[in-house]
Amino acid sequence: MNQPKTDPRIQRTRKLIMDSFMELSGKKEFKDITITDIAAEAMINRATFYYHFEDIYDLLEKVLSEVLLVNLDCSNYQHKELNEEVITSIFVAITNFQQSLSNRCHRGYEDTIARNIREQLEIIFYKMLLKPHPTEEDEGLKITAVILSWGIYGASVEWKRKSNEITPEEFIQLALPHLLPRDNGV
Amino acid sequence: MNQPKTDPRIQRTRKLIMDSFMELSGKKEFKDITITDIAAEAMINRATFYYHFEDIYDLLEKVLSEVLLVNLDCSNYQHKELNEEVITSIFVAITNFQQSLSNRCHRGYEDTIARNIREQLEIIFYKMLLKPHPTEEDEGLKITAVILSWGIYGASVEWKRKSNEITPEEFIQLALPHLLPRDNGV
DNA sequence: ATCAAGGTGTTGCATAAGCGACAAAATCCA
DNA sequence: TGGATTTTGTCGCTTATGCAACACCTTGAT
Repeated sequence: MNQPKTDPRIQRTRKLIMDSFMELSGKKEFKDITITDIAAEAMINRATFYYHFEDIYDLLEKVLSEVLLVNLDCSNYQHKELNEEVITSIFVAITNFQQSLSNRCHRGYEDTIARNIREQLEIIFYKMLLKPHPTEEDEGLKITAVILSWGIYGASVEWKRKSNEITPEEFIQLALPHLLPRDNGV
Repeated sequence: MNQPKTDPRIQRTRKLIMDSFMELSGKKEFKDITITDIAAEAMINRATFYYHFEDIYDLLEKVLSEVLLVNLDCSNYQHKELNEEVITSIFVAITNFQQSLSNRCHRGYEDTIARNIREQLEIIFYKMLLKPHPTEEDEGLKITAVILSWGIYGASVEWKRKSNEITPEEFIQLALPHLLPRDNGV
């Protein structure tokens, strides 16, 4: 219910760091962004960065997951289980996300982003697969999440090449009947 | 030369507070702006406000002087003494300042702003009058500063009524020959 | 008149943020 | 290759900020 209320200074500083990172991402490639840069842009001390993040990859991961989660509009998947409607909305979210990011970022960045998006998808799918099976810690569910995450992410890459011919919704729904042939029950 | 380098947290927080105040000024009248409002908007604790400012009038004063100083482009008056060119640039600066502020602020605000602008002008004029007379703490110079500040401020009020007929530069320069009839020396 | 609600300043204590310094690693460049 | 420069993590100590609580004051409704 009420988690212990994170200190407002923490919220503010984390936001400053994340915003600065996204701002810098528009000017430099990822490999050229240093923690010193970020601290200067965010007007915080470099040591403070390490108070909030392990390193720059940790920051990247958290920025991606946070922005992605916002795009996914939590209510859509937190309360439901995995079905056609949810997959469609997730697919639309990540294609939107990638497009908004590719406007904002330089080249050399995409691979890192791609890996992180897929990892986030894997986490999300696993949680949703777990919904109807709350008790069992099935290895099979983990593997399924891996496959789905790779599959959906790959689909988004493929869709980009045809983005002027077809909408994300149409695109993913061409495949859904083949992916989820069974009833929505178990 | 190098003053003791104010803590970056102080700079950041003061900026947050001042920006929030200007932001709120665009939405509410001055009398309706509370310190609680400002703290919320600035995402700082209310107690922190009192760490930086006496009260809301202290804040107003410092916002005005700071913005006004920026408009005056310090180099213009810090190194020179009072002459026609300087008075003209000051006059232009405060008319610009007032116009940009009247766009931003609601009614009921102007009197407070006016009083503060005049007080700032008085300080500035006194400093400049002191330049050629660095030693003497003349009461006469203080009174002169009072008169000039009221005069220049009143001129800016008067100019507003004719702002579509004449530029600030032209307006003030109509009066300058009568104000400063003597040579620019003592 | 009375009460409730909200804003104001202030305080003591807990904690995040700044600073300087440091060694280690990475990067640059001659 | 080597040496210089920059970046990275990390550390103790200081300082600014958050928080809860308080008394006091205004405002407005009953």
